Amino acid sequence: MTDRTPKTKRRAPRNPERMDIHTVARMAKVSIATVSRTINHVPTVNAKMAKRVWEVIKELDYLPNTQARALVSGRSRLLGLIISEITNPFFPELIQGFEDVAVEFGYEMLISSTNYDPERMKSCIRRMVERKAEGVAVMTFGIEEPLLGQLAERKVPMVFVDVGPDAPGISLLRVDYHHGIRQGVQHLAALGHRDIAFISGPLRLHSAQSRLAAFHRAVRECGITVEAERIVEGDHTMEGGMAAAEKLFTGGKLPTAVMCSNDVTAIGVLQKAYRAGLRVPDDLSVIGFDNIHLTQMTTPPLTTIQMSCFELARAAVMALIAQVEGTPAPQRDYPIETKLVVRESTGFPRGSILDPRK
Amino acid sequence: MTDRTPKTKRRAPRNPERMDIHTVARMAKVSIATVSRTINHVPTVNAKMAKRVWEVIKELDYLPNTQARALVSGRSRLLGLIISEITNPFFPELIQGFEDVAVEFGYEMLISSTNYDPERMKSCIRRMVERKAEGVAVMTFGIEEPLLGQLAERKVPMVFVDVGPDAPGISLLRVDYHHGIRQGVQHLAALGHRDIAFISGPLRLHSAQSRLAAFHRAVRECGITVEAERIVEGDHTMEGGMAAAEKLFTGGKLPTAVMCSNDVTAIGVLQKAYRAGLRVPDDLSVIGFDNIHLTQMTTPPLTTIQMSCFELARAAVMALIAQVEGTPAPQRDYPIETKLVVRESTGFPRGSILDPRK
DNA sequence: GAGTATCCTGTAAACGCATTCTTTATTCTC
DNA sequence: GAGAATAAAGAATGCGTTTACAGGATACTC
Repeated sequence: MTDRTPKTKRRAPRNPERMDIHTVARMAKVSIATVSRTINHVPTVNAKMAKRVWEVIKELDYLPNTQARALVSGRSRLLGLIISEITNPFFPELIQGFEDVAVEFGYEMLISSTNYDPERMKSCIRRMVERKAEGVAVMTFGIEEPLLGQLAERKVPMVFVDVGPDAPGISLLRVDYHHGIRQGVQHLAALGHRDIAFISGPLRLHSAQSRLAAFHRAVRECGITVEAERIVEGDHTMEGGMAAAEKLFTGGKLPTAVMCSNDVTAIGVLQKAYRAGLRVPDDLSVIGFDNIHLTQMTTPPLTTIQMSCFELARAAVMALIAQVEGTPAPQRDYPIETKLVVRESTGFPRGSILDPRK
Repeated sequence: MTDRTPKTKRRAPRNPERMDIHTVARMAKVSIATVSRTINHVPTVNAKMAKRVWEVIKELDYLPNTQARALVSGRSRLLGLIISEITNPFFPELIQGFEDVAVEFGYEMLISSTNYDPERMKSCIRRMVERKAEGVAVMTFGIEEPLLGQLAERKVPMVFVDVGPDAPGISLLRVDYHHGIRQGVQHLAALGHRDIAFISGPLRLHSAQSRLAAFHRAVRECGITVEAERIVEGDHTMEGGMAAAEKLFTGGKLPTAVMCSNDVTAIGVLQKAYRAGLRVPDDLSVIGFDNIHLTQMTTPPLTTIQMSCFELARAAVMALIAQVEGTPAPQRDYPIETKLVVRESTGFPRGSILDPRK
């Protein structure tokens, strides 16, 4: 029998260069278990040892390996955020809020935009699942239920805006569109407007429908009738706002006021009005929706309906964390308020008897 | 001796519910190694087996655990992106480009904003290191060298804009500010402007200094002298633009044109001009920098100097990938071009003999 | 047909950490 | 001071992968 190396030969055991929990343990003259316990603030570790361990950690500038932690603990501390389009200024503000709150609670944010493309949506979801996001906020303002199967199957908690599947682990941010939109319509009505147009978002999006419905209800409450051709479908982009305004401006009589399903659309309307030589608000009043930061800087500054991004983001994170950690008790619905912010894009309708300039 | 359970008692071996590589292996009647090789497209695996494995993977909707992969392979496939302020519209466009290119190359994006706060910057960096980002793009347009020590120590490749430490693994995106800015100044000079103001960015940012220097050089080349009080420091925000415009508008003679260090500043100037009753471009010409999407929608649409976000993002990702994968060979510098885009915010100076309306 | 080279597949060892179980040290009780 | 109770540290295991290595088939050579 020849002298052979054993079959279960070990490889070189461990790279001594590497800085990991073993290094810390060795330098602090404790076991890795103690280091782990120290880092995780397990109370049973002796104060003196903990101090020694922390000193070594600081000296080495040691940071635990997140992946290893996640692997063993089953917790990734990652929260997904899926949005439709990052270049729409509404979303950056939302992201900012989301990141702030997530970090505040010790979570990281994994963000992905779909650009309204179902393929991209699928890829977003796959990546969320792969990275083991513990919860996902789907802030696309639309319904992509069939695509979300992977997340649902794996029982990943989710938050939606307005509507979503009725299943455990799913929360909804319920935006009270009506309150703000009614305030807007009342504001216009009080100024004397009776011919008000509405540029909706893409009607396949549920939230766009909700906003339109809120508008219809609000005008009815104010005793105003709106002709069908005064409702134009936009797509929540500036270009869409311009196209919709184009439709409104050509042919027949101009409306005296336009409400828009979001601020970006309103910016498009402002642009189109500028090009058409219409003065805002003298010839046309414009109201937006969202109250993005930019609305303070348009010409003229935009009257709009505020839906607090920060509140929305905070509610989304809180809902997810509630589902993940179980405390505070998760709720199905999280209400979000809206309210009117009056700036300078609304005024008396042209030729109004109320107009003091008349 | 009592009959005791053995000391090295095993726990319940493995949760049978879980869907992992073992499940796939079992169902495909192969070993986990074969499954792993199949997934990673190792060519030595038999075609028939591979087919069987893929079928099981599809049937189970199995996705490998990224964390485990990262742990063992040492590759996180994560690219960090640090920006200063996500609510500045320049950055979302950058992010979009970054994500697109990163995903195209099979990487994920980890994004974080500093809000110009060194504390937040520190936390950003810590998180990048913890998550083992393989490369980090620092697109804050400033220098935070001391803060980046953790990344440098761990030899994480980095990309900066304009300037950065001269070390291996560090690449620079060299923006040719001068070309675009000279075009802008020449454009103004051709229109007859001789009194041109400049609103810079915060001068602690190197890129802001570069833009200012490019402006100085350009006006000199055009034989225009610029008084010191025509140079105002802004902060790359809309509010900063307004404040700077305020300074320019009060006291003495108005400049006939203003160049801004970025578009957002220019939007603030537009706003201030609107409030001051100045018409753009009749009373004042305004030029921005960046060519963000929004500039098409301002009143009037903004003449600006384009620095392609997408190009910037692409170059950043490519630089990082080159450093990580070694191919194509990493370079120190990646040039970025700028060029003038003429819209409607520039015109003849008030009372110019060139003005045909005169 | 024995010996050898060539393929593939399977086994088992890391990866870095959390956690459970075990062991050791310490304090307390009577 | 012996024994029990308590506290705290260490050893061992597993998390889900990748991958070096071993080893069984199969094909090829002379």
